[in-house]
Amino acid sequence: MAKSMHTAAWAKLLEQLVEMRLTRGLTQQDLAERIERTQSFISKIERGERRLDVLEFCEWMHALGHDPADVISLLAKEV
Amino acid sequence: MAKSMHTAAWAKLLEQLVEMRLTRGLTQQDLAERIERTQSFISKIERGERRLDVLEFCEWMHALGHDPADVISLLAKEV
DNA sequence: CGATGCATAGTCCATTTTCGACTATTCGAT
DNA sequence: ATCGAATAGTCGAAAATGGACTATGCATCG
Repeated sequence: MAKSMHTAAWAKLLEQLVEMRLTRGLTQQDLAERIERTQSFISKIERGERRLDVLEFCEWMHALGHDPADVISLLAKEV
Repeated sequence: MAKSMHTAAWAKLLEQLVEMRLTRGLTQQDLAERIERTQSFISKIERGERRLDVLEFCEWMHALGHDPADVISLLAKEV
């Protein structure tokens, strides 16, 4: 697990990921299909068992109809 | 290596990382100290041998005096 | 209640990645 | 040619990864 995980910032980020998905009314399976991964993968990311690299994050945001930059600045404010 | 690496988007990102560091007049060693990593680590990231997760990316940008969100939206335009 | 169905969590494990200490290379300056 | 700074690259042990598969949770229905 990366050094940067298990921090307050990550926790916030993960919370956001889940919330955004739910807001869109998507299941992990739905999202998985959109970004061409497995439900297992989504679950692991959302629970912080795996990490997201920058570009995966951007893909993820696009799949949820969000602008990655907006999300980043949003998170930055809270941390 | 991650699926998402070795793509045009990553190449752009990495180019940016290097350019930003040089613009600031920093060596890999300097940056390494700022983010508490080794020079080896910086080198590997910049050459795409390792990937950067979202939060590491943010730290990196802060160490270079940039707003992560700005950089993301900048990159998004080009890809 | 028991059964069925969906959403998510969690296991397993072969494979890939990661990290940093250390070494090699590159290159400009003298 | 030598020195020195900056970066690239090697190595190997340790950790992370991914996806197939299984388990659990939790409604809802007959």
